[in-house]
Amino acid sequence: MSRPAARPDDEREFVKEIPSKAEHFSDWYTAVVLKAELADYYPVRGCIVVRPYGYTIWELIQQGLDRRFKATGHVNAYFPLFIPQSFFEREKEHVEGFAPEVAWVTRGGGEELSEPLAVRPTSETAIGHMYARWIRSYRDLPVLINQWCNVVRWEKATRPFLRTMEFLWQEGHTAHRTAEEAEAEARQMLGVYRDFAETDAAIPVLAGRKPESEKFPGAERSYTIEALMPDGQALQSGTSHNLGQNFARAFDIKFLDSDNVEKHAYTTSWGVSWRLLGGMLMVHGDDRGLVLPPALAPFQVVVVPILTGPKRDDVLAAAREVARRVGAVARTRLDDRVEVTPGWKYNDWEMRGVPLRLEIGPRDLAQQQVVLAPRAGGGKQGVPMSGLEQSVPEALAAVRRALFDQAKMYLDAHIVAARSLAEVVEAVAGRRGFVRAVWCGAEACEQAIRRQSGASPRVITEEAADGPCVACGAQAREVVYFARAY
RNA sequence: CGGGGAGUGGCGCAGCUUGGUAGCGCGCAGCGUUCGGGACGCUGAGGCCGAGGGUUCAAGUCCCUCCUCCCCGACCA
Repeated sequence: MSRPAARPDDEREFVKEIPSKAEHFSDWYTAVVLKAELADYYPVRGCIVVRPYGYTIWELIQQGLDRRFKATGHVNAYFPLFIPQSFFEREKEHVEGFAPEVAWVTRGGGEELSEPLAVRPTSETAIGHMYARWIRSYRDLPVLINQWCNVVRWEKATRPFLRTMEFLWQEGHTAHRTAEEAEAEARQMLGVYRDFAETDAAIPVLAGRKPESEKFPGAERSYTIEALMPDGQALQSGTSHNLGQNFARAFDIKFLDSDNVEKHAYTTSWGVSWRLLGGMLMVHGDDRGLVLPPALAPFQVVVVPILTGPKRDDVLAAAREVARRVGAVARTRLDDRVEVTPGWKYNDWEMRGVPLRLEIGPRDLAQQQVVLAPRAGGGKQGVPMSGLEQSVPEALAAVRRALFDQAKMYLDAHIVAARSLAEVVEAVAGRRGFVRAVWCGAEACEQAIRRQSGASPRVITEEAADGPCVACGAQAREVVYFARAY
């Protein structure tokens, strides 16, 4: 990415406002979230207020995902925030997995409740209960429902978007006639997540199956997309679970099949939270602030008129006209404020991550051009005013491509192959990213690697395994990627 | 949850050791000059010093409790 000729004074001032991403990553993250007005703190631990600019990004994430959910046959519904304790305890692994982080309501209206209500940490149980009422026949299947909602998990350490006590997400819950259908659904949604992450968010991911120990509590198989953050840690960015018949048995989700035999349904669940937003900030941002992929940028284009000289009014009129025309092909904002200078606006919009800036001044007006300044992937260039309907979308596409390519190069460069346990330990210690290994998949081997390296197995891909297990030396069955994780 | 750090106008900080009228920079408001990478001048507004208790003639400053945030670790689909 090219940066304009910088003057030392400005650089120093800038660094004062936003810490270096490379040197103070955590501080950098917090600073950009606050300064770009994505979110703010609230006096309850672990809770954030999502401000309009941040919420608009979330809405764009919602739209991108929702469009894909609808295209794959899903519909939206809404289930309640409160879950009776008794529901919650029906699935053994589920209750054990979530017990430590569930918030309970025990009083209401001034009286002790006869049965405590869980504030949902996820809704498999509530939805399972309802599916049992709704499903009678194989003709009722599949049920393909998604809900957009909030959930609460009593986390010990929190960070804006990445781990908050209350967070927004979507959770899809489906019920199927056969195991094969459920498995296909879980895999399909993993594919949807991958497509969204890589296309709209421009984040390359490793996609695959979760090892046993990392499965969702109560799931038969869990799938995940894992992204690599600049500090070398993995971020689980979306998960999809094949729940088999576990929840159907726990909640009596049964149907009469065409052979007149009553059977338990097969269910799935899958979710993406606003954590993905946090991941996107970390992956693409730089020392100047945010860099938003065009698909998820509240403003894809900002038009900055240079209001000076005798042609001032003409420049403003031209800028308005450009903003109007570009507004037809991209989300566009005209920044015609007179109280701040153009340079201030450049820095401000760069900090907020706007992918493309158009500058129009008296010189441009004379040449019937605008200066096009992409936030990433190239330097400023003048383009003819007449062709903006083509050049702007092209420039936005180039920004997306540059962001993805840059992140992909980083990901590829930070996958270290390890052929022994010692190499796994060494690679993890270097915080270089993912450590690729082959293993036999045995629990003992996994635990050994975990203990000695401090890293967890993030994802098992479908690559063919070759050679001996890094832990025990037996014939390896799978390719697994280890990393420290968020 | 353990270790460490912090909370003082909107933001960033000083003041606390040694108690005695709350300061600086930026920002903000008005006016004027400016405007192609964070402009400048003049004038001005704005703070029960995170909360509660205690010591004292007197607390931003000393003591106790609590809350929130940050960093490292542990924990965590």
